[in-house]
Amino acid sequence: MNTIHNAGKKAIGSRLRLLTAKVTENAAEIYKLYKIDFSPKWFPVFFVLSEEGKKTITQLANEIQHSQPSVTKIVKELATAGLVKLNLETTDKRKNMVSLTKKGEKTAVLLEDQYQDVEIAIENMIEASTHNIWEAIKEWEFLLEQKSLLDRVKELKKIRESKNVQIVPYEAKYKTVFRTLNEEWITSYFEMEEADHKALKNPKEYILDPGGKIFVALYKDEPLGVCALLKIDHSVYDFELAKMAVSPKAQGKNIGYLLGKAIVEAAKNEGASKLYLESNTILKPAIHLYQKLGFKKIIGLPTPYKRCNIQMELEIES
Amino acid sequence: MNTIHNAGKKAIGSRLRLLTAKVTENAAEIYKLYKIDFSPKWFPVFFVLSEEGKKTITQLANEIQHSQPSVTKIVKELATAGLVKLNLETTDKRKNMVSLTKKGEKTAVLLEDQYQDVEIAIENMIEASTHNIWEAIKEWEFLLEQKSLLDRVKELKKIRESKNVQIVPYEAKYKTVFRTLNEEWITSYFEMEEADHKALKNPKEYILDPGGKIFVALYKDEPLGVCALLKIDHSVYDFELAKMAVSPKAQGKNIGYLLGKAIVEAAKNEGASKLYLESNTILKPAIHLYQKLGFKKIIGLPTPYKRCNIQMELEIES
DNA sequence: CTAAAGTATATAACTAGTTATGTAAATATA
DNA sequence: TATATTTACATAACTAGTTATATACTTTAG
Repeated sequence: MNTIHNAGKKAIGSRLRLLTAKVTENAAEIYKLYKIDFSPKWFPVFFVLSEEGKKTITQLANEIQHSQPSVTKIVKELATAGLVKLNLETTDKRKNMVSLTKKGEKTAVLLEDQYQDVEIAIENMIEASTHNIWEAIKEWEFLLEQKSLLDRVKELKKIRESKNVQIVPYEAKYKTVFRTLNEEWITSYFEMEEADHKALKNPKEYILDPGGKIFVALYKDEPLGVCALLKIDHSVYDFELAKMAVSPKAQGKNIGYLLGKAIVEAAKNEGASKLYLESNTILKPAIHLYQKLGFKKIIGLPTPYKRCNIQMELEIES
Repeated sequence: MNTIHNAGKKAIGSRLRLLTAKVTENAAEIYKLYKIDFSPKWFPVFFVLSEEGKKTITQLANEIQHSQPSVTKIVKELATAGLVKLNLETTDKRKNMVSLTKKGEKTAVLLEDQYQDVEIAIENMIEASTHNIWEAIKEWEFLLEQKSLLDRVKELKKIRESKNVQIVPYEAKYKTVFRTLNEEWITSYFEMEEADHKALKNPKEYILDPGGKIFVALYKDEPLGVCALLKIDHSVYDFELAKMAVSPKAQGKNIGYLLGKAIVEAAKNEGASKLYLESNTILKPAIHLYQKLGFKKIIGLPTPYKRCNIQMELEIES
């Protein structure tokens, strides 16, 4: 019978929906009990108007956190029931100012007894429970305001998937992957340049032998990301981060960050105090990643790459 | 901005609705994040099927506490998406047996990571709060199962309204009320009889002077209910409860019960050990009230009233 | 064995919300 | 001051559920 009750907390959405439905259903009955011709869905709009006098449609929508069309509909129904009057004089003719009618105000008074009884009934239920649902709802509203459930799940996804990512040093068998992953992104945004061809065709000769490193990211044992640390001949920088490439199908798995971390660590082990890189501002996720790794923008160094329009450096703490 | 947040606990329905909407909205985004073509509303049905194999439409509806047409729709969508197969052979041709397809089972496996991340995200939120919403929801489900919110409110309404009801002894100024309230209900179900006319026209002579009592129920100072204690000449009974009448507009305010209690109390003060009454079984609320007061059905005493088809007595504890 | 009652499901119509869109009025900008 | 942009709202179309109802099949009772 109760498989769904064993579905665990991931089913909290379904559980909330069912509870909400039950409470709303009861609310409708309660209005009937008090012989007041009133629909539960009118409550938020009606309550705000009775507390605060007149309001425009949009103000009401913001206050009760419904969509504007929803409020438009509710106000229409309330007007038909004779509880509110609308189109009150405003200087701004777009606005539809709404307030309670005499009948509306009378209804508000009639509702007071009911409100009181319902309030007490709910308080009694809360008192009868060990976990306070009212406070819990308020806390969740706050927590979701701070960070959505989506963002929370995103973070956990990243952490979990990082565990499936292994950063390993370059081996000859990764030569093709190193070239194709880089070619993929370069050709989709720019054109391959002479320097690219050289380095990608002969990584050993152009990167490793001069004292550089290459790392490969394995996701569930499949090579889906690469990045190089180049030994460069420069007055300020000894090393450059370059040839970072992550397969589109592995996006969002934190692979770029893990590769970057590995490169920085390698540079540190080589005794570097600064790390240099070149990129292009249209590659927004990449720039964001570099910033996350601690790189800061610098200006005006010569570069062999046409596509480079931004240069960054990272001060390595030793 | 937040009038509605000051509306108090009576707005718990609205708050729950908003929270549910927010969570569901996030759920849809989360499925996208995991690149699984899946709608949140499919979850309960899909989950049950993946846990329990094959089920009929109705079995699914019961398990997930949706209506049967809702499940029919969801199953159709799942079938279109290729995740379930239906109309599996059963001996009973009315039944539509549903189970996951191979693709469905693969999807179930794919969903496992997501489920795990969501589960942890929610657990983290619960841990970050002082009031456990998950346990609170379960408690409310249980409490509402025990007694609906409607019933809880009903009880409180009765208690509150009892406080507005005052039971006072008969005075000459209540003569008209005593007659009209009784005439009202008698004529709407039966016909006035000779004994009625006498007692209602001359309550002093026919009821009070022989040693009886009349009580009047005032609701907010308005006389809306009456009841008489008749002194009778009988081998077993000395007193009879009679001429109980409550205005229809005062129904549900516990007035009948309060009048009855007052009459029983008066009989007790007069030293009565038993109290008698006559009624008719078509007056269901009245019979129910008498039972609530402790009266039990007895048989076969003579009566001057045609409309009497049931007789009851109450043993008064001294 | 047949008629009546009950069950399982599909379908239609409704409900309480949503997003998308068009229009008129107001405000900002060149 | 004319034009572009923004705002307020109504309306239409959609969504995820509901209740009501029709129909085919099964079970029960006579």
